[in-house]
Amino acid sequence: MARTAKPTRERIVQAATTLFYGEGIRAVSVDAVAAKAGVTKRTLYYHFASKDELIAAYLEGRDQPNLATFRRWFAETDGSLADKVRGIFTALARSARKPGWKGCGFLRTAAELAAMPGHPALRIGATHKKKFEAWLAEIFAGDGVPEPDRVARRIVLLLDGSFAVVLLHRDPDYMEEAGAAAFTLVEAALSRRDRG
Amino acid sequence: MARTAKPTRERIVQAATTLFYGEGIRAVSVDAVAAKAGVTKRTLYYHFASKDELIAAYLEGRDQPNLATFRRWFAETDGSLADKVRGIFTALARSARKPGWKGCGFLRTAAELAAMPGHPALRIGATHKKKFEAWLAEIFAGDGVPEPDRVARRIVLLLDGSFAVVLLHRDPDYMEEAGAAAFTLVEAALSRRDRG
DNA sequence: GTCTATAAGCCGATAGAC
DNA sequence: GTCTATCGGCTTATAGAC
Repeated sequence: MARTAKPTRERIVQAATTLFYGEGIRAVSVDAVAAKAGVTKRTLYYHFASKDELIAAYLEGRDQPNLATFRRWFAETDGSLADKVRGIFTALARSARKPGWKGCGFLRTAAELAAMPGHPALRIGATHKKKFEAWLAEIFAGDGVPEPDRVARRIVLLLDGSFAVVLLHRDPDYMEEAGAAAFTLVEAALSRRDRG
Repeated sequence: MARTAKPTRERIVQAATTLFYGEGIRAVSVDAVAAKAGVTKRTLYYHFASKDELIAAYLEGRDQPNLATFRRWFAETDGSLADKVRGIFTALARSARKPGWKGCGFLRTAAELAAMPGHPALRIGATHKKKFEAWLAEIFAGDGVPEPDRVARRIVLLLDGSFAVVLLHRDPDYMEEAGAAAFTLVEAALSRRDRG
């Protein structure tokens, strides 16, 4: 078993991810993370200087997997560019209907740490969202969409809006509506491209 | 002085509002609320059975004032219907540039209490947002906008999206972009009305 | 690098006096 | 209805052993 066991640090981050996302950052103690990871607090504090560093590591660990999921949802949807963008929202709505869903970890962390603007975890979250926005803008630019940055930014607003609203109402239909709005937005931009 | 002093309960809610919005719900202790209100904890627990009830009272107290602010921003903007809707976003961006701004208290509470779906404060928050959506839909219906409910819902997604995104990036320009998207959305709906 | 043990203080909530 | 005083438990973080 020890042969396949993950490094201690990784196990701690994994435990933090489950607990912080599931219960909230301030609701989860360092004790609880250490217990779930199967290590003592002394070991946890050997790998992380503070709880704040642990929070940052939690979000850092979600950066690439989350981006990969969005890219996959886009790639796996057939049809036009507008269809593929809407596909992201449809897949997100499907995931939001699953029991454990509790919104976007990056946005929820920003909400919890709103009083700590310089917190390392917030910088990681902001960078993550910027990467997503830039990825969308690149796709739009590659397809000759006019004002690709503005279109990408509007998609982001609809996406993060649906995260926030669905977390409050627990009604993923809002994501379908956001997807429909995103579809219209991309279609309109493409028709501007083709007209002139 | 005692002549003009507010009732104790009101002073407690006011202190809770300042602290919960400013620091976050879990970051603020009942002790801190009692101290800011100038009462003892025993008195606070005479008026509220638990911290959860106090959180609910905080959001309940923001319901009408917040709705009134949005209505005022809409009413005070000159121009077409689309202009007036965009005016809401412009005013929100202006408020987001002020130092104490920390996003939407309802959405931040939903993010903090995501693991407690039945919490009374979340029901109050959901009702508040539904009222705002219904208010918009009524205006659109009154102006003969086609599918007023869907248009209202898309405006809500853009508005709450801008709350979430601006809290993370601390860049109110996202609100201006959301306002521009909302403007386009309303204009397009009106042109559908006038064509057919 | 991981363990046991504990510091020093804050948490929500309550008891009893008046 | 408001006060003083305090409960038992939980908080982040650290000390010293190996």
